[in-house]
Amino acid sequence: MAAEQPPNEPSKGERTKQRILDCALELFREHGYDATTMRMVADAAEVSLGNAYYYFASKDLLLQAFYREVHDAHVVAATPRLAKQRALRDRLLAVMLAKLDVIEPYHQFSALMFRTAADPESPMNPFHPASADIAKEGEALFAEVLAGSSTKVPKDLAAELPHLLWTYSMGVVLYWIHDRSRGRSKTKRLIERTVELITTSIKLASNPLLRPFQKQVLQLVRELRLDATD
Amino acid sequence: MAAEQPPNEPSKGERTKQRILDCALELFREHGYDATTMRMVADAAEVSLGNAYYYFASKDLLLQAFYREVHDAHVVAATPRLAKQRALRDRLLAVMLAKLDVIEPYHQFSALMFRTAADPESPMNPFHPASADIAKEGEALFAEVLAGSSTKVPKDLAAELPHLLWTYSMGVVLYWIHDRSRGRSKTKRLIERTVELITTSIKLASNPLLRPFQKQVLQLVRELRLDATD
DNA sequence: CGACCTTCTTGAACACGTTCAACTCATGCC
DNA sequence: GGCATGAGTTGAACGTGTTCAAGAAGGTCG
Repeated sequence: MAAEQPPNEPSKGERTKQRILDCALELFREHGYDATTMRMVADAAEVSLGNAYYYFASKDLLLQAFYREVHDAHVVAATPRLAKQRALRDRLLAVMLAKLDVIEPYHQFSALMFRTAADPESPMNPFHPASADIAKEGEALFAEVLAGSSTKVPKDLAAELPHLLWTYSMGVVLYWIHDRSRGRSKTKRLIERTVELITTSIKLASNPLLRPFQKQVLQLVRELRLDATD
Repeated sequence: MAAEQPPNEPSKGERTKQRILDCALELFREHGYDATTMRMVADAAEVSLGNAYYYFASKDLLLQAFYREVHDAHVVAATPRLAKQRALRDRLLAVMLAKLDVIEPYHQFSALMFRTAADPESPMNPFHPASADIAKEGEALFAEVLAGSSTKVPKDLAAELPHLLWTYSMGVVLYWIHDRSRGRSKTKRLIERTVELITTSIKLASNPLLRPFQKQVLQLVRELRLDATD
């Protein structure tokens, strides 16, 4: 038997890691985060407890992998919907509702996931360096929302908007976590109203009369922005 | 010896409970929440581990007790400052800056406290029934801010404002948790600017021309409000 | 006094996340 | 083949939050 592998065939270690991750995500979906123990994950993946820790140094890191899966699914769900819309309002709405659809199956368990997100020291915190790449990709999605839209946006505002919109989406998720209404109708309404508000504000920002005011607000936004640089 | 006690003298059990709480809060301040173990608390209070759990069914409940202590300290700090101000803007600013002062010593460790706050199932979540009374008292403080102010506020808006302002203060705390700037200057600036914005908006709300718009916004706020009733 | 109940207290035990020294196994080199 | 290296794997062990059956302490009634 040739033990040789084509270079893009996953190695044994990579396959084990993927197996552990797949089992973990399924258990998370089924039982929630807290109720899923590392021993259950290890058993399901047919590896020892220590081996699970060889690939994922903590339970949190399994969560972070889930975070990425959700983001990727969001991009997949949003892309075809974006293709159908040109108006900024419709594009933003499409992306936000796509997010809602993607995360809905995880509502019960995402709560536990985002719990850690409020801790600045936790790698799960979206402002933490460990999540920086997912955050960057999140902003990129909103940059795409802007780029493909027919609405003209002043340059200085356009520079801040992806980050602002991404932060806004985090806020919506925070609301969604606490939303117990049927069909998550409250979050849907929140999105509809705030998208309207945001696009109206952006349009107003192009008004020359409001330019000085807009510059002032933008300056404040830049100053208050929290990231690695403080 | 008369074993009789004056009716308002704390019983033995109450004294033990208080001792456990005091030791816990000191250890929290000194080492942070996660680094403080229930065994350390029990040792410091000179009780057994099981006994600590007899009085506080979970570590979270010790945190909740801390939550209350912070709130009480906030009221104490805010009251004299409120007495000096009549303008709504100044009163709101005073209360928010008082909050900032009160929580500053716990910045390192409050993060861990508020981490749980994002979990809807946790009693630490400010929207959870278990924290309902502290939340109510928080709203009461902002009601006091309004009541003592010289600014006239339309009745329907006044009914919602305490809750809105309390929610706003929660948001500020969330920002503060992540604020690593020296002297927490960014949060201070955030407060100054947003207080200005809020009071301006409230004043605008009295303008008859904006009444229909304000009614609409208020209706939305009422609908989107998340609490026990959903 | 003795029986009884409530309040209080204990320490062992459990399951958890996490660590680690030791082991197996595949691979490459001589 | 022999052997060295490093990736992959193991299970015991640690400290944690939490539970619980059992008992001690203290008061009350007959």
